[in-house]
Amino acid sequence: MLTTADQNYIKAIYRLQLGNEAVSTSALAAALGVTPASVSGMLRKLSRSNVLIHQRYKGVRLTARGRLAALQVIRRHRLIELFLVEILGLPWDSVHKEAERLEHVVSDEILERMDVLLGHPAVDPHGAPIPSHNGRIASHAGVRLAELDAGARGTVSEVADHDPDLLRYLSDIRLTPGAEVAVIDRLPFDGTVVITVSGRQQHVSAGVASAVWIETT
Amino acid sequence: MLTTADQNYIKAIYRLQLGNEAVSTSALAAALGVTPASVSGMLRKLSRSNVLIHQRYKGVRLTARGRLAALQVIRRHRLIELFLVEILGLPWDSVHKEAERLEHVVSDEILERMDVLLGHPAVDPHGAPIPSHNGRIASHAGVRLAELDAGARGTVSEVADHDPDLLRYLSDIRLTPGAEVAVIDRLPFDGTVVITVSGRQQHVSAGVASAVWIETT
DNA sequence: AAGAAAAGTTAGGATTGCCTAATTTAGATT
DNA sequence: AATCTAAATTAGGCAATCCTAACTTTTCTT
Repeated sequence: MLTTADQNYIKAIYRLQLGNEAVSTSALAAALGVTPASVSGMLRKLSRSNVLIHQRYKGVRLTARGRLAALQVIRRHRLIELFLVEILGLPWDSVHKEAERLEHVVSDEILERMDVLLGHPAVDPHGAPIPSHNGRIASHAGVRLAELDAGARGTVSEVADHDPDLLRYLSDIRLTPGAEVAVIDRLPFDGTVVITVSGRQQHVSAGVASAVWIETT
Repeated sequence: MLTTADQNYIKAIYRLQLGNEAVSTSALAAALGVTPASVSGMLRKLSRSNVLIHQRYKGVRLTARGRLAALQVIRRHRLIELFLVEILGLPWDSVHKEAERLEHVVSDEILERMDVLLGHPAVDPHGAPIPSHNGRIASHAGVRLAELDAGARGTVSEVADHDPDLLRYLSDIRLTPGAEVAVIDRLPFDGTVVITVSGRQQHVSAGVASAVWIETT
């Protein structure tokens, strides 16, 4: 069985691996908040359970089994987040941290009930797609707001979920999944994007704009 | 902070201590499914955090702090059980085990939402009282069905929660919290109790009858 | 291509919570 | 009071997961 630590390593590798390049020890260490030495040790252990392949000094890659395990943890995480927002009414900026703990402890039976109660939802509160039971996941077709030029318009499809302050700010300015956005201008020197969202004009810093994905229309 | 193991030890001591006598190392070991040697070690550690007082060779007692901690864990456990039954629709015989894991991981915020959503309930699905936030708990006035004589009548107030098979059986025969029961007879040789519950006459073994508490009317 | 810098690994330790085996203490028996 | 037994404790280990410090390999610079 995979421990909580195992699941967190696999999930982090999955996220860093998008595109199938090998993930470096230091990138993984940074993502998990541990030292590279700890990562080296865990990778040796995890490669024994066939969820990943580690080539010394060359990085890690998940196996098919590891990828499935990662997607199952992500499914749990996202269903739990949505459940906490929709059923328990928790604020969307706090559910990421909660789900981070619960995802390792909720049984399949509970997860299944949540899925049914929520009507087999496709996305979590931040717009991220929820993988299916067997590891299928919709590839989202969005572009970062930071990369759009003046004149572009579209719908917010997803926002970065980790930073509560950022999420509260995004709610404040109505820049949440589903919102219609039009790009008025992009300031060349610092990347600030000027947009219209729900009838109001806003200036959005480059940092914020790169945490918001838009599906252009 | 108290770890999961800490919480389980404190909860077990609380349960074994009802009446305030000291709890023996071996009783605790049996309740927790570990060896007495492990208990000795943990007690030394726990006494350092002022939740209990351990007198070597004489047993343990919770301090006021320990008692509060125990009641808070029990509150979590029972609220979670009820939530799983009422909101997620899990069968009442499976929620004990689930709550046993979740009680250590659910945040105070989530617990508070569950409490509100359930309307500040007084008892869990097995009829056990839910302690308040600050450790107050209703003392239940029930008597074991096994101790009642012919002619007694009353309402099921609580049933033992740990054995799923027993719980399924109790549902089958409608002997669940709230049910009206009349004792027809008690067989002297093996303690079998003959009762009427929801219009039907049933024979209930002594073992089962001592897992059911009745509030006589 | 040599040497320096960066990245990665190994070695050795700490902590938590469990185990078995050996020893000590408390309490009962004679 | 001496002895026996049952209960409890200590000693010494193990597995997981983290750490720091030392060492090795790779990569970059010149």
